[in-house]
Amino acid sequence: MQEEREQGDRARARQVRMIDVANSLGLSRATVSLVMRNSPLVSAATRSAVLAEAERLGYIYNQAAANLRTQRNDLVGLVMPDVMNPFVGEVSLGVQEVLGEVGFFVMIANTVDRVDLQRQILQSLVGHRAAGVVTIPALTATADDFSGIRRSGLPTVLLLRHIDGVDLPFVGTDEEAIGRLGAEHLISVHGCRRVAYFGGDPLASPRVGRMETFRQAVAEAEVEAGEGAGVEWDAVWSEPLEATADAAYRRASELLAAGPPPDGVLCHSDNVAYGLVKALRTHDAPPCAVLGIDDLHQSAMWNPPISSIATDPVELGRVCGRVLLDEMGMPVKGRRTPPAPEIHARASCGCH
Amino acid sequence: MQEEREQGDRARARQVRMIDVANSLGLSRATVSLVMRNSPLVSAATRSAVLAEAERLGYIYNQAAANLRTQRNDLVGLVMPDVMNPFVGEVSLGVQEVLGEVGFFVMIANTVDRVDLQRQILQSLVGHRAAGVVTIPALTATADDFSGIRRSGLPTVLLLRHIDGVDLPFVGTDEEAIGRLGAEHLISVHGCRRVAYFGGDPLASPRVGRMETFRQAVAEAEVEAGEGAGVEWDAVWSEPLEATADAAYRRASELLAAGPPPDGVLCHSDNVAYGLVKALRTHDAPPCAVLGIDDLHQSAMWNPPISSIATDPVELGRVCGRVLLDEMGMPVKGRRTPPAPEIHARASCGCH
DNA sequence: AACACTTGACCGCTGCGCGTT
DNA sequence: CAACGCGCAGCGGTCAAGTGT
Repeated sequence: MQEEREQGDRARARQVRMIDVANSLGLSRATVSLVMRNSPLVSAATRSAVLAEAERLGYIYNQAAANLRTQRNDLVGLVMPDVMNPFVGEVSLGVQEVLGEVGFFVMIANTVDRVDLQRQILQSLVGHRAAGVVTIPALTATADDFSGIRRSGLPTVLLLRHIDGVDLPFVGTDEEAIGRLGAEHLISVHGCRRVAYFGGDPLASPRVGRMETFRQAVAEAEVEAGEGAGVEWDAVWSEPLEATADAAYRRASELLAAGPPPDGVLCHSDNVAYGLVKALRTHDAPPCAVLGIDDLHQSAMWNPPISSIATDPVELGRVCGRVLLDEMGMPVKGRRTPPAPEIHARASCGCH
Repeated sequence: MQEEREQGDRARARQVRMIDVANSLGLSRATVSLVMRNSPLVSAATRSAVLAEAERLGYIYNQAAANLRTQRNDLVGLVMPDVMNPFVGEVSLGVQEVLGEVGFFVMIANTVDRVDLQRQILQSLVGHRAAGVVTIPALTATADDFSGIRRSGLPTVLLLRHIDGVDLPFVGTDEEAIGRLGAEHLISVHGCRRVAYFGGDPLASPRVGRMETFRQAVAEAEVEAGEGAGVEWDAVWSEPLEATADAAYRRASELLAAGPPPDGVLCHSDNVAYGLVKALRTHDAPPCAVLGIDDLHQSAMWNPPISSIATDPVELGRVCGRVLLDEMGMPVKGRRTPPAPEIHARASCGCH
C-alpha cells in the first residue's frame, strides 16, 4: 500500500515533457514536436535520435495539450441510450469504422435513456471540445435538450430517433418502408385478416413512422379486397408498450386471456417478438404470424426462428459516420443514404 | 450548403473566452474562473452578473484547457472487447454509477477483441491523460500490451480476463465457484453421469478457472460414488470453442451426429447454451441437462427457459469502479470484492 | 534556393501572491 | 481584518517567421 502510493506519486511527480527530451539532446522543442508529428522537415538522423531519447526518458506525447493549441480534437462521442441493444451496438461498429479510418477516436457514452444524463454528457462533450457527436436521443428528449450543442457549433448528427424542431442532420432507418414491408408480407404472403403493430414506446419516432405506412397498407388492402372481406386493424393490440421481451410477454398474456390474437403481428423489435412468441406458446393460442424488426443474430436461434425485417445496422452506422464527416467539413466518399430494409422470413410468420 | 458552411465557420471563427466575459464586465479572468468553478470566493452579485454575461455572449467553459492547467482529467475510459454483450454492458453500468457519483465522465471504447485496436486505444487514453482506465483485455492480449499503460502510471484495473504477468489490480467473477456450482448442480441435483464444459475460447481466463473446479468436483463425485458407478468427464464435448450461439450450434450438431450427448453440460455462456439447446432440439437428442452462465435477461424467455449461473454484473461493475477509485488514491466506501455467483434454475437443466 | 533547425508568441484556463475597500 | 478581486506565470504543446549553412 505504502509502496504503491509512493510509486503512484513518483509517476505523477515529474512528467517528462518535450523540452526535457529536447534539452537532453541539445535541440529545441519545435524539432522534437516535428518528430512526434512525423514531419518530413527533420533529418532522419535527428528523428531517430529524438525517438530513442524519448523512449529512454519515458516521454509520453501529451495529446491534450496539442489539442488545446491546435484547436482541434480527435475525440468523437457516440451518445446512446442503451449500449446493450445489439442493433445499436452494431451501428456503433459502423460509425467507428468510418471515423477510425480517418484518425478519429470514437468513444461511447451511455445515457441509459435518461435525459438528465444525456444533457450532462452532451455538455461535457461540448466542454471538452470534442470533434463531433453522434447521438441517439433519449426517449423523452425534446428540442431544448439540443439547444446547447446546437449553439456550440459542435458537429452533431442525430441517429435513429428524430426530434421535432431540431435542425441537425438526421440518419435513421426507413421506417415507412419497414411498415409497408411488414404489412405487405403479413397480408399478401400470409393472407392475414386482422393485424397489429405490437409494442414500442409512444414517444419513439420509429413507431409513428412505421405505424403510418402499416395502417395505410392495411387500408389499401381493405379497399382491394372489397367491403366486408377486408383486412382489419387491431387497435387494442397496437397500443404502445415498452419495447422489452418481458413487457411484451405480460401484455400479450393479458390480451390472450381476453380473446384470440390477431392472425398477423408486426412487432416493434425482435425483443418484443420474443415475448409475444413465448406468450402465444404458453397460452396455446391460435396460429399467428409474428414478424420482428432488427433481425438480431439470436433470432435465427429462437424456437421457432423469428422472422424479422432487417436494416443493415453496420452500414447504417457507416452512413452516419459519413454524414458526420461531412458535417465536420471533411471530404467523404461513399453513400450518404441509409440502406433499405429487407425481410428475413423464417418460421415465426409461417414461412420456413 | 453555402449557408451551412458559413454558419459553421462563424461558430468556429471566434471562440468566446473567459477574458471576453471578464472584459465585458470590467472584471479579471480570475474572477470569472472562480465563478465558473462555483467558488465561494466571489460575491453573489458578481457571480450572477458573470453567469448572465457568459450566457449572453455564448461563452462555453473549456474543460480541456482547465484539465491541461490542473493536470487532472475527469475522463475515465472503459476499454472492452464487445459492447453488445449484455453481461459486459451491465458491468459498465455499475462502473459508470460509482465513478459518475464522484464526478468522473465515463466513456466506452470498443476494441472488438482486436489487440491492435486495444493497443491504439490504450495509447490514446494515456496520451489524453485520462484519469483512469478499466479494461477487459482482448482475447489474445499479452503482458506486453499493458507495458505502456503500466509505465505511464495511469490508474488501470483489469476486468474479468486475467493476464499472466501483469501486476495491475484485477476484478473478476469467482470462476472457481462457478465451476463448482455447475458441477454440483448437474451431479447432485440432477444425477448426471457424463458431464462436460461446453464452449469458451481456450485463451479466455474464465474458462480455465471454471474447468478446474468443475473437473475437480467431477473427480470427487467419482470417488464418492465408488468405482464404476462414478461420473464421467466428456473431454470431446469439452473442447474449446468460440463462445457464440452459432458456433455452439454447429459444433453440437456435429457431435450429436456422431453419438449421444452427455447428460449434463455446463455451457461457457448463455449464448453458447442457446446454440446447444437448439441443436439438441433439432437433432431430437436424448435428455440433457443444460446450464448456461451469465443469466442474460433473455434466458428466461427462451424455449425452454435456460438455467444459468449468475453473478450480479452491475455489482461487479461497482466493485470494479471502487477498485479504480482506490487506485486513483481517492477515498472509497463499499465492498471491494466481487459478488458470489448463484444458480438460477429453470427448465433447461430439468428443474422447473 | 533548399535544408535543418530555432525563436517566441500563443491556445484557454488556474493558482499563487498581492492589492483594495 | 475580512471580503473581493487583480496580475502574472505557467500547463505542454504548435506554428509562423526567422537564422545559418
